[in-house]
Amino acid sequence: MSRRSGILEFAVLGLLRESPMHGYELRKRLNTSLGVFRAFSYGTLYPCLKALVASGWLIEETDGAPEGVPAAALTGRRAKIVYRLTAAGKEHFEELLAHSGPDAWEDEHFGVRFAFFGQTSRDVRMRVLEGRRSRLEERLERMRTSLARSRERMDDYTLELQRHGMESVEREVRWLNELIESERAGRDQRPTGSAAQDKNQSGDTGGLPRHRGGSRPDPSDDTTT
Amino acid sequence: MSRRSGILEFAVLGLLRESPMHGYELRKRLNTSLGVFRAFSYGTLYPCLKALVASGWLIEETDGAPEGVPAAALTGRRAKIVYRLTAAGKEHFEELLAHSGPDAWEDEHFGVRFAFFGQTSRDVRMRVLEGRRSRLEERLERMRTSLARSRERMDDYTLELQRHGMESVEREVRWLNELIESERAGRDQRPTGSAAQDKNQSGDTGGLPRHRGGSRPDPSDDTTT
DNA sequence: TTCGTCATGTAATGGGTTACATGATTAC
DNA sequence: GTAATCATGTAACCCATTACATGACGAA
Repeated sequence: MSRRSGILEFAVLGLLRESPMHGYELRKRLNTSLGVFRAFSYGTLYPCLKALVASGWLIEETDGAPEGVPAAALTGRRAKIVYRLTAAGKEHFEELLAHSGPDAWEDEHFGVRFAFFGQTSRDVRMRVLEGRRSRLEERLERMRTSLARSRERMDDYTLELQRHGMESVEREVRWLNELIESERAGRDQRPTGSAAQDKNQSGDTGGLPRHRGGSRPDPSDDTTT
Repeated sequence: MSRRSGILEFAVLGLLRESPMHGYELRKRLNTSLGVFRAFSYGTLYPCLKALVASGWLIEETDGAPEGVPAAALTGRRAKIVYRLTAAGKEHFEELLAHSGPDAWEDEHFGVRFAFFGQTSRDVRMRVLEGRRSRLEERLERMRTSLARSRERMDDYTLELQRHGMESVEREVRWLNELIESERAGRDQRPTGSAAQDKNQSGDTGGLPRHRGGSRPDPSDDTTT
């Protein structure tokens, strides 16, 4: 029993804060909204949902049935379960959002956490952003010394790989700097276009450049496949 | 039995091509030379080594003992095993390097493969680089359409996350373009400084800028801890 | 009536980590 | 003599995927 996954749990609670959903739809949202960095399959999701129910953070409702009716009540035909966040679940999510976990955890799951920044305070956002930045800077330092130590022994391709890796991390740090700056500047709730070095900057006093290069969205399905 | 890991197997063979090593040293090399992208623990490495021996791609030698003496021969005290690549192993490595695997595999392990580019032909390098580029471009396309479809439903932070993710992939594509260009230009064996937009470019006719910002390397240990 | 997609689940497998157990060798 | 680091290994997890099994429902 219990298939806790940490970040999946977190993301599920976060998505259900907006509105109740089927597991199926939940997975779709998971793989579009957050899916650039992370993807989940049913084999992970469904067991996780059961575990969250067992913890009292979610309740199951049969699709369309009034609240409180257990999923098993619909005998004969297959269950269609809508998951809804409980008050305890909401509380738990907010704790996770604010307290967060050990360094490694925060590091690995930064992307997903960031996606839920809209649901927390500026203080928390600052703490998370600065935490990540300082960890990336440490890592950069380690990479630098390690590279200096073993430079001679490496061939050009290995070296180029290291260089490129470091450059990527450096760029990530710069991105964080911009985000932190924009939080500090007080344009609350919105990471500004300053992060986007784009032709497309017109007013830039709060708000991202919209619809750069994309066609109008159409309301069809969401499967990234 | 058999704990095959694919990429670890590949990397081990590649490192042992240079010279025989202890498992312990192998792991260190694994986590410095290739370690920006990948790290391995003993729990993975040692079983993998045993499997490679079973396949006939490596042989074990007791430290210092003449070739052919099995590790078990040193009774009483603990085995110290040096792994050496066999002819069959060398052959197998070269096959892996050239043929490569399915798309997903190539994608996930590109970094490690790249680190061994020095040991293969320009043809193979080009194929791998172009393969990765086209897969990244497909991914970019998917991200673009998916973003266009669900833009309205996302808050600013999620949006910024997507934008940043896409930008990173775009940058990766540009890097690949530069590498491909430099391969094509024929400066064989060396990815050129053109990939590094750095103040530090002096001669740039083949070769990376050396020792930028690092102190002299000292020959101490390698543990990144 | 059949195809796509909605919808829920499980079993087998994969690929890895952490923590531990054990002991030799080196440097101080 | 004692601390660090070299060196090998294993057992107990963890987190996830793939492939499969099952079935409802709407549209062509």
